[in-house]
Amino acid sequence: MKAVELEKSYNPKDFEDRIYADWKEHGCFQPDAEAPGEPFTVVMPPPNVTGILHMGHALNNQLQDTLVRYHRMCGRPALWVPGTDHAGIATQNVVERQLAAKGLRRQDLGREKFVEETWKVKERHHAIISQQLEKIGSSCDWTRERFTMDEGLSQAVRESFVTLYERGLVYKGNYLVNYCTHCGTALADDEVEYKNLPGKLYQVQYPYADGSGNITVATTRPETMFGDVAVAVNPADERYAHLVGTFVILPLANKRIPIIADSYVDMEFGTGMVKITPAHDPNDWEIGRRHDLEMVNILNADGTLNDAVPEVYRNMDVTSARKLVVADLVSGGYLVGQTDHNHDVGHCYRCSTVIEPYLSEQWFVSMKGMADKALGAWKDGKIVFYAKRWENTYSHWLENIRDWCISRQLWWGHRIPVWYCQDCGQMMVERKDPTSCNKCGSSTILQDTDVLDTWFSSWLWPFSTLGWPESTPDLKRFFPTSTLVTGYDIIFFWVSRMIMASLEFLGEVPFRDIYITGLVRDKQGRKMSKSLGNGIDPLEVVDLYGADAMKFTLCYMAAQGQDILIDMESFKLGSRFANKMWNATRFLLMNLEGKELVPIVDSDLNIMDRWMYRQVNEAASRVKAAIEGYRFNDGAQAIYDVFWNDFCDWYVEATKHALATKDEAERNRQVSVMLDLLAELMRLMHPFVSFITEEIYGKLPNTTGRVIDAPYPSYREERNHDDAKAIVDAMQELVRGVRSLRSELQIPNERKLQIVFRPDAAFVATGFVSEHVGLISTFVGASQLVVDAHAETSVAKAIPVAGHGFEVFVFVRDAIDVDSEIRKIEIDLERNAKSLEGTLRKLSNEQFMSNAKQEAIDKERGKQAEFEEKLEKGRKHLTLLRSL
RNA sequence: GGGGGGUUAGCUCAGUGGGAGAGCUCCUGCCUUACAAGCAGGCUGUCGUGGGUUCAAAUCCCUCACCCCCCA
Repeated sequence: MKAVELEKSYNPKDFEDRIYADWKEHGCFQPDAEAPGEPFTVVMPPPNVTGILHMGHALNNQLQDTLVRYHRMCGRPALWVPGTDHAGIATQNVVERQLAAKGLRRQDLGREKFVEETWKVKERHHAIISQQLEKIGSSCDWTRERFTMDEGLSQAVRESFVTLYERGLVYKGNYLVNYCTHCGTALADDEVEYKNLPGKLYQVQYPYADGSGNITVATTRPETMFGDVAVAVNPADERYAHLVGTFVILPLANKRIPIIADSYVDMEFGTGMVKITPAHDPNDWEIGRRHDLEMVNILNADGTLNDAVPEVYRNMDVTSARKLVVADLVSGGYLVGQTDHNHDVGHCYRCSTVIEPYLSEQWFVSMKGMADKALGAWKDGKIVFYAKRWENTYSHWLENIRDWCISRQLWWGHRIPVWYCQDCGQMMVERKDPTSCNKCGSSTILQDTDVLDTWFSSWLWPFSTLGWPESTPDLKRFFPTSTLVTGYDIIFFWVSRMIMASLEFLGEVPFRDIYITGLVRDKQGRKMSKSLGNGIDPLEVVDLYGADAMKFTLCYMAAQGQDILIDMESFKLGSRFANKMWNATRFLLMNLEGKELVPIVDSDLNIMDRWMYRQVNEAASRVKAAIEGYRFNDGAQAIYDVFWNDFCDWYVEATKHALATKDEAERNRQVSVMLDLLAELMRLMHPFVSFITEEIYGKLPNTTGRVIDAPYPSYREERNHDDAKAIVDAMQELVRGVRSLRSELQIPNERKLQIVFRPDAAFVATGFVSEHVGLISTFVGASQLVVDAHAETSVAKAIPVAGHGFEVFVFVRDAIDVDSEIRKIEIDLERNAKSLEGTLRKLSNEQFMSNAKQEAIDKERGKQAEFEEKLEKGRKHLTLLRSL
């Protein structure tokens, strides 16, 4: 063979893009649907098409990538469906901002033109997000990519809406909803974020209608008083019982409203009297319904006050109106007090504008029945959350479900498939656009102007992306999907609803395993956000360290159920690891010159080979357990350990020695084994560090094809060479003992040591050490290594090192301070004596002996022998040193 | 008000019943030609507090403290 020259330093930019393009071009991400075996399917949580990939996406997609690559290599047809959603509000906001820069409003363009414009923006942004996913190495099947507003998915949305309507689960009604005046649309309950903010509690006097005095009500929102239709007291409140049924006058508006009794009122809060504004407060709305009160809406859709308020306040926004109302109440003598008061204020989750409860005609989905089924599926064990505790979040939300407001007053999205006849008023809910009224035949029909909530299309994602409502081959083959990987912030929005939709429309759960990722935070534990400027751009990480560095680091840090705290520096971990892989490979490949690849014969393997195979074997079983149990950090740790600590630190070092042999056949054998191990390690590590493993795999002379579709290493009983492990463990203890002594005594590496090694009769590695004197000498830096079971070494010249089953004598008399050596041994003796004492205490404890597992007892006995041996050797060495 | 999570080495975090771990940092010595993005060796812990269960607790149960999140 020829030596293969690798670049001197690891530079991921040299190959990452090239490799991704190669995978994509050769269809490596496309599953063979015809292949046997249970498919492994993942649908990517669709990022907002106008969004930018952030660290959370990078984490989420990396974990999916690890899963998919692992299962693909295990031989299952693995499908990962990518895609984006149209993000109704967010995208519309983006386009409106662009228009605003030109001094335009969307109304200036008109609906059709505006939507056209939005599609253009979508196309531009879409390229960005796909490119980012490619940069981080996501092995998703781009040929199956979907968008929530493409034709097929729009059909799915239409089908689901009409079906639910037919089942009586979609209805229209005039209700109090959460309304964002900035976005100009209604929102669902869970799209409102509550923030506790400082405010004022105003005490306002309302005069009795008969002029006999005043009552005092407390309110945080005085400007809504124009919508007041009553004042309520608790029926049990004796202070006010006599007032129920009388009337007061609304100041500034000069309107007569009744005093009513309702048990909702908290007698302890404020004065125990509450103004009732049914059209602007959810609790008041309930009271209004109970008492059949009028609903007075005082707002326009843009958040300004409407004609229901006195003229001076009209067209003012809420904040200005509040100021003026307070001023007017003061000057009118109605305001008798104001105190600081913190309260929870709802904000729009998209734009942070204060939410107004707003009475309007909207479409809703009736949720109770679907929620019960979704709860049932969980109780029956058909879905499992990782980590388990998220099941509480899931069940709690479903148990307290409220109907879902799905209409949005936007232009960008799926238009509600409902038409109204302008002549007879007939309402039609249709799968296909009608051209005339199905009742009176009039062709003057108008479609509902609202669009549907984006989540109303996302909740179909696991099956709409596979072709539903058509019964496509993909749907039959790949649904239900295997695993969903997502963040806990959308368990309500998305996860629960997908389960409900799937049960409703297909009668089965959309996925069995739900892995909830942690949130990516900065080192101070703060959420990464644009406003804090503490975010880390995944592309910047890729640029600085390479995609593999990011991929590995994220896996390494992804402990189940834990948030991830990182900064830019964190990615050095992965970067160093990738660099280590690169350089180890570089070394091995530069040694190929003049060697031949020969078949590997198991019986020819030496102890180090057998040990290394065993370690890789063990790692394979660790990784399997880790990935299948969604413990990504364990998997990353396993490959890190085996590659760095075993392969590089010991096996490759031993190989250096082995390759120096003059025996050509042995050299060829050694190189072949080494390459075999390296190739297997690349396969093992591929799901965590995909690019570099592919690059290296392609350069190995003993491999064909790509690592991405190579078989994944699995645990093999016949490679469980525990005998080799015992020997190498013992050898390592011996080597570490000498190295430690050298280091403590500050003996420079150049100075080669004279060493006598004295094994006990039962020492497991005696043969190995005897046969590999050269190798061990290299490990410890010895000029002479004598193995002598009966050595009577004069310590006048040597320092003894005690190990488990052996002693080593290092001839460095001149380099030591006898007193300090004595002290060290004394400290050691003390520690061992203490350990022995603890062990003996256990072994002499009857209850321990009768209750403990046999395993635990055996272990204690082993410890006893070990401590006694060390004590004995230590004492002997102490005596020798003291005799000097 | 309800629920969940966290508290382990200087930092970030693994570890769920039997001798306290990793990465980074720090200290010491090394450019031993694959890698100084490295090698070798080392220091560091009342496993938040107080109790309980157990032969045995970082691990299970309870109390308290502090921090974080979700829901109402």
